[in-house]
Amino acid sequence: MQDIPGPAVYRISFYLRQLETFQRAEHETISSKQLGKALGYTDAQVRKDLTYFGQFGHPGVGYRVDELIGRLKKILGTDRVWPVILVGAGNLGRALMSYKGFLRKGFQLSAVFDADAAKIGRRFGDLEIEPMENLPRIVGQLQIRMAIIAVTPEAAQGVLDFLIEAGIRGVLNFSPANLKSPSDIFVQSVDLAVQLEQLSFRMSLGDPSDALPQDESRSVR
Amino acid sequence: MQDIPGPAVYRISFYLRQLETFQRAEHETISSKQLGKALGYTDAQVRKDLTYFGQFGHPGVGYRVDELIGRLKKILGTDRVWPVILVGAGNLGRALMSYKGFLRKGFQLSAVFDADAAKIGRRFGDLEIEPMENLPRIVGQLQIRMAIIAVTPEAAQGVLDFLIEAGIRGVLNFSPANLKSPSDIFVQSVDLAVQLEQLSFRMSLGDPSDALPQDESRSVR
DNA sequence: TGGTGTGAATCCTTTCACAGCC
DNA sequence: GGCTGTGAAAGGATTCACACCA
Repeated sequence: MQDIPGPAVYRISFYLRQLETFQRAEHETISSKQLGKALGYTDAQVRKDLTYFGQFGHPGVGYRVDELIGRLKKILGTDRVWPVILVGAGNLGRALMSYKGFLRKGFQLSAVFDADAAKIGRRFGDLEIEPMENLPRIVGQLQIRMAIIAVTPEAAQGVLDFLIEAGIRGVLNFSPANLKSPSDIFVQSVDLAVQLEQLSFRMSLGDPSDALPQDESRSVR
Repeated sequence: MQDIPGPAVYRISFYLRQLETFQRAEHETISSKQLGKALGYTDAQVRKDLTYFGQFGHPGVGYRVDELIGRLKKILGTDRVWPVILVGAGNLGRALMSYKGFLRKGFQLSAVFDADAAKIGRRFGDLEIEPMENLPRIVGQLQIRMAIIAVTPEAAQGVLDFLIEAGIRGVLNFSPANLKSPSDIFVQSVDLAVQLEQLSFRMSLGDPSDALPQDESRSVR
């Protein structure tokens, strides 16, 4: 078990999400064809992806929804709760703090840090913003391994280094910077501008004139 | 010109970002090797990616930074400003509203909508939240083609359909839902939970016991 | 009949290696 | 010598097609 395509791991998350939808609709079993169709994949893709991790299906029947959900959570490591810290309590950080979907998915926001003295002690929900100095102690005491970075791109690399030093091993990074880290540290980055650029690229292919108000009348009422 | 690998288009965004960094550092030219190294790609990868779109380099010299930035922006369609609307003024939506990086990257937030009557008229920066009824008119008048969705997963599909009906052709979706749309509509999705799951997966591979506070003493001071 | 699991075939992406240019 | 652009080779991922099972 060690050459699973990256895209396959990524799709596992989507299978899980879709299975939970089927579960709420009280489906007992589901075929690779149904699951694939709901997500826009082929049935072969679904089966192949799943068999990278084991044999979960029942020939002639399909996959039992509850069972497969349990297996996928175990694979993704979300069958338990991961404590997570957030660094950076700016706009985005504060939005993340109040994001409710966290816990349901197996992640628990355990502490929030910011370098700005003016923000320290401010309270959001049941957490209050801590100064960076407290970070190593808290990470150590709560044995936290996962962090979310939502700071300026200039500060991001320094924060990452500091986090690693404190014992963090996986990071979800929201700042638009190319972060460097040792290979045993996992960094997953989300860059809003990159996402918008991808959209813009695809939209420009079809009709480059769509970008700015041109003529082309359409339902102005 | 029409079979460019998806991953290559994605990397173009990163080349652009890195080039802008080199530009700020006043580099005149840059080789595929330098650019690749800064981002963790091979030099061959960089050259191949770029040649999908044309010939931008100068043998023996490299790429002229200013020139290449201009070309890549044109390719991505961000050499002009795209007006964008936001639907959903919850926590995440409000964070996006105040995100300053937008305009610099070629995107301008032009209007914000929410279905919740209590939020209508509330003001953030220079925009105020509009009711959904106004959406088709505003999209039509300003000829807007791009939207960001930050609503609940339950509402997302309905909002998407409504947006398409109003003339939107590209959507950046932040709600955790598998949205269906015609093939000429571009939907780019970002799901926070999926990102965290990918991290959790990779971290679980190495050492499954890292998830919850176990023994393993580390720098608790 | 309806379904999984899987080797083989296909398709797509990345890397190699080198001709040609400054 | 240093660098790009690119066909050819290698490496990965997806799809096909079928054996096998309920």
